Amino acid sequence: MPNTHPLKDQIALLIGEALETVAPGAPVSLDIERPKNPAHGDFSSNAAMQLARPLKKNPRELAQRILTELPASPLIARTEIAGAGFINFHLTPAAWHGVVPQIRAAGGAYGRGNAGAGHKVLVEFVSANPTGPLHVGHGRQAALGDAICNLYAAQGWEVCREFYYNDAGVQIATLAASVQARAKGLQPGDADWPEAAYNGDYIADIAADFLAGKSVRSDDRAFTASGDADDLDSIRQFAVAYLRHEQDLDLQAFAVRFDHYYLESSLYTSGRVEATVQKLVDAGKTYAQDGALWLRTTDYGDDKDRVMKKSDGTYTYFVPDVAYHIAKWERGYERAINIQGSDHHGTIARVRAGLQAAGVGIAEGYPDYLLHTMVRVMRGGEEVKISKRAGSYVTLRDLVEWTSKDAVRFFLLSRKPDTEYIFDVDLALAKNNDNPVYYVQYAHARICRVFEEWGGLPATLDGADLAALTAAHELALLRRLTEYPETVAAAARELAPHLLVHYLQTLAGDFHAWYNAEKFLVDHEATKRARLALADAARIAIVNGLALLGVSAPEKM
RNA sequence: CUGCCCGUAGCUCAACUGGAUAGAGCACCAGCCUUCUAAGCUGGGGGUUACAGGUUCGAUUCCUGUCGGGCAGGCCA
Repeated sequence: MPNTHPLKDQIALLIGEALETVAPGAPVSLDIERPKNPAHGDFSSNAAMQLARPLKKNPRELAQRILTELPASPLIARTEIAGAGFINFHLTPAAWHGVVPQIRAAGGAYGRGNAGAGHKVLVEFVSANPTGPLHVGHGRQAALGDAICNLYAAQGWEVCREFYYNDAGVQIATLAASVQARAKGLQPGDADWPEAAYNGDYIADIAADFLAGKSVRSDDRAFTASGDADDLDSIRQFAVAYLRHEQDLDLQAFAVRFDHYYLESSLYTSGRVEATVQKLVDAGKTYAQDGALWLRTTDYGDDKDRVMKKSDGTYTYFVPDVAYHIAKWERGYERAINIQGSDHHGTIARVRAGLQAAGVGIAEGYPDYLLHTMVRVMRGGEEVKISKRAGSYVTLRDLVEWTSKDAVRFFLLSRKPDTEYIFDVDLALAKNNDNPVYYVQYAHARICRVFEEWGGLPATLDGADLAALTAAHELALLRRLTEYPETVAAAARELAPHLLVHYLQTLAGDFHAWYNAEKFLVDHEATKRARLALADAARIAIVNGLALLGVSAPEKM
C-alpha cells in the first residue's frame, strides 16, 4: 500500500483517465490539492492550468473539456471550474464516511507504507564521546533520531540506529587525567589540578568507584577497575565504561535504544583509515605541503583545501570520518542520515568531498545531514544553566526527571530542528490545554473513557452505518484523519518530525471541538454507533502518531 | 572579510516543497460555564510574509542584492 491520501488518489485516477482523452501523452503532475477555503470544495486540480501553456489553450476551456471526459464516480457530489482554471471537487458524505472503516481495518498499520521496503538506512545520532552526562542538546538529537528511525521504519525501511564515539582521543586523555587527579585527592582549584580538566562532580564519583575496584557494564563494554591511582590505562578504561553506562541510563530514561555502537578507534585498528588515505592518494586528490598531506576538497565545493595528515604524522578528525562513511556505504546502507548540532556544519563539505574524492562509487550528497540548534531551559521564568550532576550544563536526565519522557520528547520535536528552542519546564508540567502534550494525550484518554462508559466491544462497530455523521465537526475530523498517512510520509521524507507533532495537535483540536459540541453516547443507536466508530478511528491515528514520536498514549489521565 | 542556516500577527510557531482570501496556540477583547473527565467552552480584532528587484497565469516558497540575527572559518573535535 502506498502511504498516501485515501481519497486524493482516487480523484487523481479519474482525472488521469480524462486526460488520456483530452491531452494524451502530455506531461502533467497530478497533484491534487486540498483548498484552504471550504467553498472551493474538498479537492482541487490545477491540471488545466499546467496544460494551458504546452497546448496553447485557455485553461478554463481545458478544464471544461476535462470535466466532460471525467468518468462518473459515486465519490463526487459535484464539480466546478473556478479562478484561473482550477477544477474543484465536492465529495459526497459517503465518500468521507468510507475512510472510517478503512482506518479501523488498518488499525496500527494506518499510516504505514512500504515505499522503503528492501532499502536500508543508517541513522547516526547522539554520538557523544564518553566524557560526561548527556545534555539537552543530545536530548534533541535523541528525540529527532529515534523519531526519524520510527518514521523510516513506518515506510518499510530497514533501520539501524547507530552511536559513534571515540574512546581514545585527546578528550579521553583529559578525562583520564581528571579522574586520576580526583583519585589522588585533588579538587578543581588546587595548585596541581590539571589545567585542561573536567570539573563536574561526577568525576569524583568515578574516582571513588575506581579506587573501590568496582566493575561497570555498559551496553557495549564492561570493565573492572584496578584501583591503582597510578594505573592511568585502567583509569581511562574504567572512566569510559562508567560514563558509557551513565549515558545508557540517560538514554533509558528517554526510552532510546541503539542497535549498534561504532568506535572511532576501530577505524585505525582495522586499517580503514590507512586504506582511505591510500584511496585518496591513488585518486590524485592529495598533495604535500609544509610537511603535511592535504586533500583537494576545493574540487568539491569546499572553501579551502584541508589537511589530512598533520606534520606530526597523525590524522585530522575528518579522515576517520570519511573512512567511517565509506564503511557505512560498504555495509549496504544506501542512505545514511547524520544528526548533529549545527555548530558542526563545517564538516559536511569536507566529509562529502572526501567521499567523492575516494572514488568508490558513493552517491553525491551522501550522507544526509540533519542539523539542529541549541536548546535552552526555562523554569520559573528564569533560564536554568547549572546542573549539579554535570557542573556546567543541564542534563537530559535532569529534564526528564523534572518533567517526563513524554513531555521532553514531544516538546523537543515540536519545532523545526534549525530553530532555537526554549524548553519551558513549567509548561511541560501543566495539566491544561496550554500544554500541547497534555492536549494530545488527553484527547486519547477522553476517547478511551467514552468507550469504557459505553462498555461495548469496538469490534462490534464494524459495518456501522455512518450516515449520521453530518455535523461540521464530524466532517472536519474525517477530513483531518485522511491527512495522516501523507503527513507521516512527509515527516519522513523531509526529516521533519515537527510536521507530525503539529498534525497531532490539530487533530486533537478537531476532536476536542467535536467532543465539546456533541455527546457521543446518545439514545439514538445508529448515531451513537456512528460516532463511536469515528472516535475509534481518531483514537487509532492519535495512538499511531504518538508512537512514531516515542510518546505514550495513556488511557487514563 | 568568507561560507552555511534563519527572518511570517505583540510572543512562540505552521503553511501539503509554486496555488485561490497566509493559518494555529499563547496574550488581548466580548459572551457563556447544568454535560461521556474536571483543570474550561464559543466567537472576535490583529499581517506590505525584514526590505528592493527578478522569474510566471500565480511567490512566504525559486533567483539576485541589501539589512538584521545565529553558527562556523586550527596541522582542535
